[in-house]
Amino acid sequence: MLIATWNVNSIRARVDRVTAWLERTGVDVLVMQETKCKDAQFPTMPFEAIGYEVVHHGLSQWNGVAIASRVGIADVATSFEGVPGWGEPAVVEARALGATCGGVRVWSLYVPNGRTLEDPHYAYKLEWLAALRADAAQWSSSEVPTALMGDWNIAPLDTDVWDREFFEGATHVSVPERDAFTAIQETGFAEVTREHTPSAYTYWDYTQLRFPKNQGMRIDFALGNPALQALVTGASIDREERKGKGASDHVPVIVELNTAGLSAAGSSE
DNA sequence: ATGCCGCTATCGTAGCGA
Repeated sequence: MLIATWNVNSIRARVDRVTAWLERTGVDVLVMQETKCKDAQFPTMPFEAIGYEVVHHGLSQWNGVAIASRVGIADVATSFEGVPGWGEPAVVEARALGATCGGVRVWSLYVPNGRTLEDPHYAYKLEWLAALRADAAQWSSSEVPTALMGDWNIAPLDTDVWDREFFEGATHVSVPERDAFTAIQETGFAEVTREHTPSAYTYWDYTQLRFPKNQGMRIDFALGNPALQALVTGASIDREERKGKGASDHVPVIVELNTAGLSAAGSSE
């Protein structure tokens, strides 16, 4: 079974490209971020036409998360326990969507950007990650293979950005953000893509010829609990999807699972 | 080659992204 994560940067602008990619790659479960639409605006039909069910959680033109699956979708959750809201009054944004697909629990996560180290959005980002850590600690020991996938907006290593000096004093590389990412892994969730793709970016800014110059960042990851880790046979980053007209600024990150021995333990029945 | 910002809402311009 193939599961993947992709920040699509507007599903309405990208739906043809995304569905063509699903057909071409045969990915079974795709979790998406930044759909940038409300539920009623999500283009469900193109997915259904190629055999995928879709669940979407979107409240406005910002954020928005979705899951497309051709192996079933059950037990959908539109947030995790303790997640903080944003704004005054605080409102929980559409940044998390969980579902069980083919016996695997998947989460589509869009971690807050943070904007700048001084911005209230940065504190929000750290609170959001701390809340996720508390939930991850509960999920880690589950026998259900569980994957936390998405746009983490954190570059864990200096080599995950094209120029560490360029990012000095910026978000994504700060110690508190990296510590928050590490803290989630300390619950037992391990990042499962890096060992298969040791040096690769998942994002390139649209400006400044960043892609042709390969000046990117690695900020999209898949974390798995021990039950999921036992199934991983490979991973890849589809750099080709950054090419051409109409590309998102992020590319898909794919995880290959051996689910042949997976029983009904992960199903909702 | 991979090519000089793109998406949203809205209709000139602003917010957001990283």
